[in-house]
Amino acid sequence: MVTSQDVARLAGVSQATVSRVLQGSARVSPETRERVLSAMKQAGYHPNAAARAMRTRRAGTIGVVVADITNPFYPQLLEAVSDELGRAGQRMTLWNATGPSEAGALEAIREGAVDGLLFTTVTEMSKPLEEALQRNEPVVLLHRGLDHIGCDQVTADNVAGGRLAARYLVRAGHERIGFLRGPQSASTALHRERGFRETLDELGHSLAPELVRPGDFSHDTARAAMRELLDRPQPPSAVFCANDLTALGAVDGAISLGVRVPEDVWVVGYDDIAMAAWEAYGLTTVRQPITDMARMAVRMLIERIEDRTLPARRREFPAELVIRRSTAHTPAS
Amino acid sequence: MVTSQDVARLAGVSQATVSRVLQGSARVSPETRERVLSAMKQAGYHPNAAARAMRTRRAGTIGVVVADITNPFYPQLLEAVSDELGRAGQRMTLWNATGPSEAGALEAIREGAVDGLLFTTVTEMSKPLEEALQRNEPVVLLHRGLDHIGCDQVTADNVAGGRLAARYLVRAGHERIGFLRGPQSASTALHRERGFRETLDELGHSLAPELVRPGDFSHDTARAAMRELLDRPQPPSAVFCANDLTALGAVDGAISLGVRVPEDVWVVGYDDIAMAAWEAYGLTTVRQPITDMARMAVRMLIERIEDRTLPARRREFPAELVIRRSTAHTPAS
DNA sequence: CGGATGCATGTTTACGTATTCACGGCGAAG
DNA sequence: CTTCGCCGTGAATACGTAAACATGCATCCG
Repeated sequence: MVTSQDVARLAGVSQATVSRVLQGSARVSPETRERVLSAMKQAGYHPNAAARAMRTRRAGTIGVVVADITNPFYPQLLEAVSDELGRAGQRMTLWNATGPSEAGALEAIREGAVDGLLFTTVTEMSKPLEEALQRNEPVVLLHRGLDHIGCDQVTADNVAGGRLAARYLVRAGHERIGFLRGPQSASTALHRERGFRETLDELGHSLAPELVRPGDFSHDTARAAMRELLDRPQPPSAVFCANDLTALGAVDGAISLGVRVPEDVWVVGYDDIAMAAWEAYGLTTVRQPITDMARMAVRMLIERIEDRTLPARRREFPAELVIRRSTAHTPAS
Repeated sequence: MVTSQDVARLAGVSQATVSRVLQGSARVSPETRERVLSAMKQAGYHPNAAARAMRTRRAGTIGVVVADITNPFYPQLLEAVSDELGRAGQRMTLWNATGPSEAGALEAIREGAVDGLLFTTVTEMSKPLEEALQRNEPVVLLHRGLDHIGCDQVTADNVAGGRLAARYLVRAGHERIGFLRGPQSASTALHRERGFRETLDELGHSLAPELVRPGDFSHDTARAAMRELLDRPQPPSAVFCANDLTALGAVDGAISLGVRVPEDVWVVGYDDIAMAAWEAYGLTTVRQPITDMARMAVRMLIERIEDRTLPARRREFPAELVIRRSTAHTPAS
């Protein structure tokens, strides 16, 4: 391994001078700087990350936790996060946490392997997370949030999104409205459901319990649930789904029974992932500005890493209804 | 920060003994070990990753490079990679490299920020990659490979997969066969095309140049290309696509023109991503064992990190045709 | 003309861990 | 009873970098 010491010898200067050149800032004469730079190139020098991390107490890496990377929502989020981190010169360590195993990520921040953490899928307030916040570790919650907690959070207005969906379906004249829920541990699922239910209530079209099915944000569960709903003597004429993956599963469930979307049943999703726009689904959905949210979260995290004394901030992004073929403005049955 | 020194003081032993307990192996009396362990717990000690990395010359992290994380193929790959790395107690740093920007990853391995690299999307032999191999850095190529290069590689038999598709379409009686290509820099695209062409030639059904369209493994490009093909006076009766994402785009292109799949045109993809099995597409495709390949690649990489003198190994996994609705056995037009 | 100021650079140290070397005590073997 | 060896532990060191502190030389001002 080539060290700054080697470079120093080669350039005929001290190791400190090499370090100064590396940092760019310190005052080094132009000639010396040039000599050091060419020595670095000649020797094929690359600063050792571990030594630098030990000295600066910065890993140059931030950790990101997602719940299920095969849910297309997360790759879209990750792409934006990755871009923004790249721009900031930070590396990204990823955890694909099945269940509450954020433990690995929280361990990593304690060890100093990452400088901060971006949680996209917090559910409940776990003990390790609580401890991390008490120690004032840099943590930002993205997408899903937690109430009653002093922690940076970037979310979308999921209650408003649920309201949009409800108002849209009621105004279109639907009487029998179904709902495929998300996991009750996810704030997104809860808020969307709350907004949806509240608005239905306000408009006098409360959800019939038998048209509500539990779910876990997975395609397969949603598909099965949709088939159950459609198999009922009085199936719903429209179904709102807690996220797009659920909606895609619902559409597939309908197709599997020969039920047509939107002619026989409308389907509305949530998130507006790329696939929602694809012809095979043409999914009406509530969009949240994934990319903007991701960027904001990364910036907040980096700010917090640099200054841990900042007060906890919350940013909420607006939701927007995107109408497509799955609720084409043909008369609903 | 709590250091091993602090723990040592608390337990009334030397720092060396704490380190010995940490390593588990060294000889420490049971009583001392117990005392140290409880001191660690009491003090809330977590070993510092940077110091450990500096001392052991191991980061405990491996790097993974993908080309486009929003292509659903890669999340599936990443899920398996992540699981296997978790099992090995390694963290995963991810690069979503647009274009040939594997540079960041190769820089990271030089700096010692990662112990090894898993490339899922090499294209050509870049200068930095060549240098890394010359320095004998632990690198494994997964999914895409490179010929004439002494480097661990885990691929599927893409030539055989292309053959499977060709034989299947010809036997089904198709005369006008189209092909949506992948980027010519990807070995997977080249090999699939080679197998496909060779077998068509052997069976006397060579590809008509006007039914071949370039592509880049993206949905949008494929959709546009499919629309071009279908707009021709003599459209193809079947189209083979260089990967599943391309095939989904092709199906959507067909739908957008009111062309039915499979009644009017058959579509065959490659990879067998999860979405291929969803009802809206029901895509016939050539499966490669993504999960097995990912596991194998991770194991190979870890072995190589532990012993850089191993000879370069290549593993090739078989391909398998999966028939679904997009080529239902109804007479093709 | 002398002391002070500032700049470029060298010397030294600290970061936290793993490991080598050193040491004391105790048991076994002669 | 002596000696040798082993076992448990402590002391010391090295890993590579960044930065605080030190030094020497030139310049400037009184």
